[in-house]
Amino acid sequence: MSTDDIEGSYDPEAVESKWRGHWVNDGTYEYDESNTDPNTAYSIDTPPPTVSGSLHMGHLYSHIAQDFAARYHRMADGDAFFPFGYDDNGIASERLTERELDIRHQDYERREFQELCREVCQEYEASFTEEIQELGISIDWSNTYKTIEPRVQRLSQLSFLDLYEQGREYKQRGPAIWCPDCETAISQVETEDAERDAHFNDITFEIVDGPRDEVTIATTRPELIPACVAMFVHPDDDRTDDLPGATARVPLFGHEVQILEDERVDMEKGTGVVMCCTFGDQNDIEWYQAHDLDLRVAIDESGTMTEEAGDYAGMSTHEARETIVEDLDSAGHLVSREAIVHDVQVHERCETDIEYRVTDQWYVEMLDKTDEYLEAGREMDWYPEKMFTRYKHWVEGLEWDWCISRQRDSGIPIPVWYCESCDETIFPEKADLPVDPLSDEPPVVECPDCGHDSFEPEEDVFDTWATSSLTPLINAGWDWSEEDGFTFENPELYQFDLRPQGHDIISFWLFHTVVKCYEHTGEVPFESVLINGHVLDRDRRKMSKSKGNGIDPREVMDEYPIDAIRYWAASTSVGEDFPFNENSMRQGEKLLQKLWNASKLVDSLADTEPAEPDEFAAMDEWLLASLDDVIETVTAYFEAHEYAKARDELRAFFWHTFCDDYLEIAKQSEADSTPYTLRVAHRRFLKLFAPFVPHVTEELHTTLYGDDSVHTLAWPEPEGYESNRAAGETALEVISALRGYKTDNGLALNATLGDVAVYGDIEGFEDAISGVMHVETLERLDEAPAISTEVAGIDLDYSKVGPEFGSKVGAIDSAIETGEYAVSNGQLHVADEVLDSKLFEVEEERTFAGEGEFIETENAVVIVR
RNA sequence: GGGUUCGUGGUCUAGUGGUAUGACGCCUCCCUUACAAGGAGGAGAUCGGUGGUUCAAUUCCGCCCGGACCCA
Repeated sequence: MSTDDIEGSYDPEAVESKWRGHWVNDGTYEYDESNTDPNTAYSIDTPPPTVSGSLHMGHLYSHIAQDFAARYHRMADGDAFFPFGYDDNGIASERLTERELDIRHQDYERREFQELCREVCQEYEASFTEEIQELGISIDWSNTYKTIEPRVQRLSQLSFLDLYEQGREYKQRGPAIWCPDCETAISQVETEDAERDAHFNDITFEIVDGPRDEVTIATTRPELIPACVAMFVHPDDDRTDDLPGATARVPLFGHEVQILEDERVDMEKGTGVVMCCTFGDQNDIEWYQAHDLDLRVAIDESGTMTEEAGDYAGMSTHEARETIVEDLDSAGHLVSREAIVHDVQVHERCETDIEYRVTDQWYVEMLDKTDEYLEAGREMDWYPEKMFTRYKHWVEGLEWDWCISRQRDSGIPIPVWYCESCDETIFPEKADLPVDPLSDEPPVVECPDCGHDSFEPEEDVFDTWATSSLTPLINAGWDWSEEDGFTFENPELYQFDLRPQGHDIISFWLFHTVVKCYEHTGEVPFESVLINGHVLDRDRRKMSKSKGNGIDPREVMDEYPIDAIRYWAASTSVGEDFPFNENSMRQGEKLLQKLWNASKLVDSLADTEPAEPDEFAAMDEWLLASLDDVIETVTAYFEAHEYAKARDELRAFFWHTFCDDYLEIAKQSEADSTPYTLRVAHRRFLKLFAPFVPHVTEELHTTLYGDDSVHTLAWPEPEGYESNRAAGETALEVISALRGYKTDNGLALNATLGDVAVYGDIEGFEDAISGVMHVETLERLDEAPAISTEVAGIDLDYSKVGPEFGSKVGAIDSAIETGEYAVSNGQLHVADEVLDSKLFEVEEERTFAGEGEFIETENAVVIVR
């Protein structure tokens, strides 16, 4: 056992950089793979960060929050499984690669581009890893994965086959949301709103053989006119009741379209006549399906006008929009043009306006089982509980099945081939996974359906979420074999005890994970969900690139000790957004110094391993008993993920009770039990603080108490110390009163007081009081000292008076206010009412006529002579 | 536009049907041999606004204002 001294002041930079390396190299946080007991293995399914850039404040905060849970449970439960992954197979990392290398994926062969993605991601992953390690996150670095690695590819493809075999997947040709820049289908959750400058164009269509010569429509997207396949009016609209059945001619393009009725037309807006194009918006899709309309595709996969657009073919949608408007104007079809600002749907990764295209895509069926998925969500414990509402609303509002195919390069291949003759879908053998249909041969030489012998490989890859929704299966080692079917390598981990998740992505990441794992295992993957809020800027504003109010974690990490940043990260109540707050970090910094200095004092006052005394001095036992209470409270807070409360409770007791009160007493104590108490309390404090400030506690613990990491020791439990707590509290009140006396009288706190008398229950604590306050003689009074008391006021117990006297309380109050009351025989006579003694307390003002200064505390009277 | 949620001293925050917690900052005093990045005191809040329920509302309900998130 080491008994090195600690000296000087705390140097966080040196200590933190020392330990961050140690923990990684020594495998301090490695999960014990031989563990098979789910009760002693706290398992956390960490959502792998998307590799799309550098560490931001959200990463910093959410990882620290997870780490509080991991560190506490590692100590309390015995072991923690705390893995780490990188989500690097999706559009986000492809866009990162394009941005970083200033290239376009279209210009490369698929394999070539994939290589570039791997290289770029690797650099980002390396620096990300370093920063996460720098934050002291207690990840098991021997348990890491990338969502693009072969093992995960196999697992994703297994998941695909399993869901297909269960009848939960289908391929369908239909309108899908499309990003013309990324040139892929995307799912609804990948879109967001963005403001755009645009124009409302009022355009006239000629009526062929109809009740009038022309009709006018308003559109923001004139480039879709070549894709117009019908026009609609509302059946209840008097302005347009002559139009249904008529035929209109599309200006510039000349093709004729029917005018139809549909209740989805908004009568409130515009002219009451709208055009339906394939496709301008979701309404167009519904009309296309409901009225069995033609398909006219005027925009291709890259956002370029097609042959359907005639003279405008080859133009971008933007060019076509301007040119068509000019031509409509010269042809006399443009009635008016008004500039507006409106919201459009864009792809969240590249902010490109989305289109709708009819394509073949793979879907996971979900709409038929929303009730079950809602129930699955209900089975998890939500921290905070209210966040379940978000999940609920999302599930209840689902409108689309989940499109999981993407027309991209760098994802995991969808493992199917199609018969060139009959289009039969050919699946690989599970044992052969992972496969890449583009380079691997199908498992059959001829089509089982038609006997044809050539096959077309599927070129599409999976949506990122199709893989990142499998992290519990990745972490627990899910796999398939001929003999055993689907199994887990570490079944004790599943269900996972905890899933941390940001509140903004409950609806897709968490939801998709629950759905997938539930379908594969029949079990909800998580016992509890910990939702973290967002880090806001100093003024409680959301950080955003456009506002330029982002905070660079690098700068914060360079300026403050990591432990101080972690202290700040513990300021939030679970699920709430919270602001970046440097005050809180400074407070954290002070706590580190305080821990260091207090440890220095403890070390100088006590041997490292003092013998347990037979008898305790009252104050020593009181301290340990109070610490028992604090342990109980703090543990409950940790269990409930109430980190701010745990931190504040612990800090207040350590700082004020232990340092300000107890240590001062201990300095003067001659009792044998004091060194023992100091050491027991000190070791326990280090453990209790360890989840919050792991570096300083590790440094202190290893320096003073030996080589074992404090982070793998058992969490403290109450030892059951007995103490007259009330007497201890009263003793501290007396000490506080004497301190005040010295302050008021300009005396140094270590000045000697000659003669002090105390009336109050301080039995056993006399030595502590006279020791710390340097009192020469301390006298305990059996009776209240000679004082006169006067009634100064009445303190009503409203919780009792209210229900009993109801509306008379006002009169009672004002009578007391003006002094119109009397107390006799313990009863209060006021406003013609008589109040029983239980309903009020008499505030007394005492005067002391004797010699010396008279001080009253809540439970004692102190006289200094 | 709809839903969820938050709004407490200058700043951040706890909390509750009975008059509000702590921290930072501010003011006064003290270099007491762990710590002046410390200690002892003090000032500072009509609990976003407005109606209602109640003997009593910061707390419950309605509306409004402001922020955030989700969904249109």
